[in-house]
Amino acid sequence: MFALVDCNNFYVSCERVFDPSVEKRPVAVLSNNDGCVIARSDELKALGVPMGCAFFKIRSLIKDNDVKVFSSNYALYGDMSHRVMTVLHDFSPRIELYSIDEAFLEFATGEMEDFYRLGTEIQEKVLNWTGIPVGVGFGATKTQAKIANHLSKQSSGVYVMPEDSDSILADTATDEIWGVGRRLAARLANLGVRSALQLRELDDQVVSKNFGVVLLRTVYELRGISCLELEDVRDPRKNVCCSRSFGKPVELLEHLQEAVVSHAGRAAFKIRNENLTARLVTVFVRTNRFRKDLPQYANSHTISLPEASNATSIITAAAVKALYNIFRKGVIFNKCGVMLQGLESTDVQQGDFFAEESFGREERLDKTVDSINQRFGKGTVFRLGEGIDKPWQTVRQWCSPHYTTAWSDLPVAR
DNA sequence: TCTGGGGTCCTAGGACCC
DNA sequence: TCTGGGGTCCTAGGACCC
Repeated sequence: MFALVDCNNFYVSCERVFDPSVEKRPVAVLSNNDGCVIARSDELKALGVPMGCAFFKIRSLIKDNDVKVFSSNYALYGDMSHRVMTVLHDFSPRIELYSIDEAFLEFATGEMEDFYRLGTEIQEKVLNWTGIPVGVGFGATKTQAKIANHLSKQSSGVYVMPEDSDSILADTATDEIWGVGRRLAARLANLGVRSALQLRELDDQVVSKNFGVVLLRTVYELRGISCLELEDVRDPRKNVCCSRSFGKPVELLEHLQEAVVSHAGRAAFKIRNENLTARLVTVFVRTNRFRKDLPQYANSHTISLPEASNATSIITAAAVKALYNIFRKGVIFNKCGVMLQGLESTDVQQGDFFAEESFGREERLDKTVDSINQRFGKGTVFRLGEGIDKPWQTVRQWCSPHYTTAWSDLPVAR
């Protein structure tokens, strides 16, 4: 038996834990650059604001309905996520941290008969210990648990998929199924398949021939045959990408380069933290795709490093070189990013036969900078190449304090 | 004026090998 | 008329997820 535990309106709930004044009020949490709505309280959903809605489109609605708006505060959400997951570990050693606000738990059959009661216990403990409300769905497969979780939100927050699920699946639209997105749903509709029940009854040959093995697995999962295992041991990641839209449009190479230097530094830091090195460094730039009135341009360039590395200086130098290959004068850019690929563990390093030994100078420098910034806060030591004024920097106008991760932001109790 | 950021997996096709 | 059969690796693009 699988359970899917999912935090309700997670980012909104995190903000509410530390600011109870926004309880029972419509609340929106915005994406980076305060661009789109990426989390909504129930009150905001009731006002008809869709997920991913551009913020500027709902300015007047915000005013008229006294909506509280937050920029995203990932330091806070990451820490709260960790707290929730820690509590969940108490319920089963078989746990997969699926996303920042979701986890699958697996229970041996017969281990626990009363799953409804178990779900209620999970709910209560997470709420009491972290302040975050969750929904729990149980099913014979991960796909069924997902559907059950979805249904849980319509009632008490706990739902156990019944043995005979025909009527439930008949009421579940195909695009509500985990693994069926907009495109697949449209193609299925062409075959007259609109509900999960219809999909479940489809012929294996038809599915695999028309849609491939991925959807076939989903069909089996709907039938109660588990094809997607619990991934409790994470594979090492294969890519890292650091990118941001600019706070203001950027035209100068100088500013673009500052942003690339900054992203390259963050990307290198990320892989150092996971004991990985990269063989490929890709930089991409692009214009604002919504500005149909302006000339559009998007390009990327990849540089292969002679020797896999996680040194900030080496990755940054490659990134800047890649940028020079794709920069175009007169173009107004709105986003750039740095991707690291060909990641390998630091213990299986393939050396460069012709390279001179560097005696780990970069390594020692990075280590020192990382530890200073960890102790005294991000950006305490930074490279001048990132710029000082940073006119390109992402906007976060309504960010709440880092209540749980910065000493200076600790909430005060009276 | 103003529209996010980060990932994964699968497949088809091309280039190459014997 | 009629041009094999078996692989691997890589990449781009498409689909999905949160």
